[in-house]
Amino acid sequence: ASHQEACRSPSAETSPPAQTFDWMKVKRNPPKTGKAGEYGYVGQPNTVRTNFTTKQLTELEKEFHFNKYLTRARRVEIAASLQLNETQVKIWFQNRRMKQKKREKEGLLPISPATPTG
Amino acid sequence: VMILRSRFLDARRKRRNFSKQATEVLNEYFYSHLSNPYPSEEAKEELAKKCGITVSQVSNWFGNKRIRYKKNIGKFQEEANIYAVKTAVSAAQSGGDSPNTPSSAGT
DNA sequence: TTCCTATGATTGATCGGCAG
DNA sequence: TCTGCCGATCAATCATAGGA
Repeated sequence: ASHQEACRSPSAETSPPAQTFDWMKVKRNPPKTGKAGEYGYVGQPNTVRTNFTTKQLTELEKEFHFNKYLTRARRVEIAASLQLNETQVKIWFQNRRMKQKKREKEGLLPISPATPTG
Repeated sequence: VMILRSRFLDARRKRRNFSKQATEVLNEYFYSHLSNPYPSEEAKEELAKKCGITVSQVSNWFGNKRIRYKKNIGKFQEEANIYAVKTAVSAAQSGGDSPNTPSSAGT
């Protein structure tokens, strides 16, 4: 504990940092990935992001290759099949599409792996 | 099998730190826009070119920087002061470009 | 080599805006 | 009004790089 950084800067005008702007206060609401439904809704959802299993990811990717967009019906099937919420499946496809887009965009340039010492 | 961390061997397994100069450029932008360190797509492209990295890498850098900065502001005070002085000197000498005007970057 | 911190990349999920 | 998608971002974590 304790992290009181003393403001050892006598010159007030030359110390712009240390300020707290709005973006520093931004707080995301905790994921509502609660697996409610089992045998009773648990008021405390997983405050942590779900760790998809290899099996789930494999199935999702397989489906993704089949079609980038899911219909409501298909979504329900997959969710049930993989034991995920419809929202999770929906979001996964959402992110997958964005990922695909990004990869294609970058794939156009022969980018170097890195730039050692400039 | 227990910890399937393998994750199909992601790209992150092989990573190189950015050059000292690239980090310098990124930090200069970050601290000179500390009130709103969210470069526009255009600004990202420019930074990417200057740093010799991709736009995605620029985005990653800012994403990581923002999160890590706000999670421990104290740890970055020294760094913040260093760059604050830099921009201050730069502004004093040039007196032209204002380091605090990310807006109006549109076409 | 080992331990610890710094840092780039990945990704499930959230936020705001737009369209149907 | 409500739902899905996009684009950007958050936040936690992974795996490596670098230093003592």
